[in-house]
Amino acid sequence: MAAKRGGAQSKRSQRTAASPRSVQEASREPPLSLERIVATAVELLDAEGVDGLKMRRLADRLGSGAMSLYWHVGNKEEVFDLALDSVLEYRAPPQIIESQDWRGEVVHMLEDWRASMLRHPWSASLLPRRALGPNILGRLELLSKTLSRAGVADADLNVAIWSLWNFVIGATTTRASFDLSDDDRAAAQQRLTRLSERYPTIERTRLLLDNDWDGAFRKGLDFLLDGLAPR
Amino acid sequence: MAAKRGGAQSKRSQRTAASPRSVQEASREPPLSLERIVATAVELLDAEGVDGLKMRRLADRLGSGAMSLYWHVGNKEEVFDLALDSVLEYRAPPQIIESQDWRGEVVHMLEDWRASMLRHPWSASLLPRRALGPNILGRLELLSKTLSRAGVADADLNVAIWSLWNFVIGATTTRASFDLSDDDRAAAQQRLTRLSERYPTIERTRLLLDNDWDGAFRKGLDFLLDGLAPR
DNA sequence: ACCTGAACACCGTTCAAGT
DNA sequence: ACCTGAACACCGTTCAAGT
Repeated sequence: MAAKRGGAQSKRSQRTAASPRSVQEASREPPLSLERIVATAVELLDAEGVDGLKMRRLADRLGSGAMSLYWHVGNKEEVFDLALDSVLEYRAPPQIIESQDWRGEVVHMLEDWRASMLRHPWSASLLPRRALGPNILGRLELLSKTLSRAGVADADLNVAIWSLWNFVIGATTTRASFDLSDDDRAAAQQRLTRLSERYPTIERTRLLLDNDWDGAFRKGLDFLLDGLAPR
Repeated sequence: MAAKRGGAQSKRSQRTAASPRSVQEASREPPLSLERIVATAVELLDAEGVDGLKMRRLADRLGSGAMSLYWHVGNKEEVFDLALDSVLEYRAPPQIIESQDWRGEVVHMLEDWRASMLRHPWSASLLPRRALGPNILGRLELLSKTLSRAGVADADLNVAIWSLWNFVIGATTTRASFDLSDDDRAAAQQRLTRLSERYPTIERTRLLLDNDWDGAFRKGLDFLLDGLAPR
């Protein structure tokens, strides 16, 4: 807002709440760019969730006017698309590439995929409504190549890929949606025990209290891989 | 709007569809109720998608003032929660209940689950952000009971349940998000073939063109079940 | 080429009332 | 108990301009 007059601005004019960036910082922002917009959108999403991403708020963080964004970006949907894909970049560990252990590679790729999404919980809730960006396609390509090299016939490849993809997406989605606030969790827990007569089995196995998400993911993935390619 | 004056109204009063509802039609609505609100919300979601559900629009369809909804419902989020769970009701075929074929039962339950969600494509995109309603819990309970009766040890039960759940949620999410408009599909297809050098494997297996979603689901589920409980 | 404020259309929800 | 319109706060985006 103030901006405009370039000179030496004093202080306190920004103050973005949860993550304050002081005026001094804001007054000397680098110029707007798509990269900066996307990176800041990810920050904002991390901090405030899907509903927290507002164009005006994003512009604030960037130290620009709200409308400036629209020169770089078509609309808000595009910001979502770009933010989602940017979070799914895959940096393959070089040494693994030539490994013979295809199963280990696959497990590593999928655990990394899941971890990337859990680092940004909003990504799971965004995925269902978004198009495939280059990073997602890149992951699918790498997964396909690995399975193909491992000897899976082309005819079975698509089923295998989709099964693994489904598993990862489902696991991430579920994990993220169970990551409730403490209040929500307490409420849900209470409601469930209150209804334990209606759901005796899942109550007995403590399905909803089982916190070993990582272990469940790993074990389930092993089962799936056993089915896909029995060793 | 008009409403109020009670007299003897003639006929034709529903007509939901794509639809304008004329004043006359609207004037003889039954009174508001939570059931009617939820059912109409589902209709609206089916017709217009997640973004099409606006409180004012919903009220229009119900022939009531926009603010009347707030007596029955806390806020819009609650409408989403209720609509989602209402679509996931499970009517178990009674004859199957005593069957010995647990694997057949599980497959049936999961295919029904998937089918229910695909009938309302918005449900997949809503799921990640919603709490578990009674119908979802009911499905989880039934699934647990079936697997438990089939001999799966309690210690393995949670992994099995989550794996199957993940698979269904992932498959549904993916399927729904690939169900693009023709324009979108054409654009995506074009972009992919243009980039075929970067994604040779998934291009070769036609991963993104494979339209046999039902078959892939069934086969993938079989693989997963093979892994979970080898026959 | 890049950025801007004013203004518009729209939407969820509060409020003070009505019956 | 149930429903209502007016009004408010907020948000995405168009537009006509600025540099």
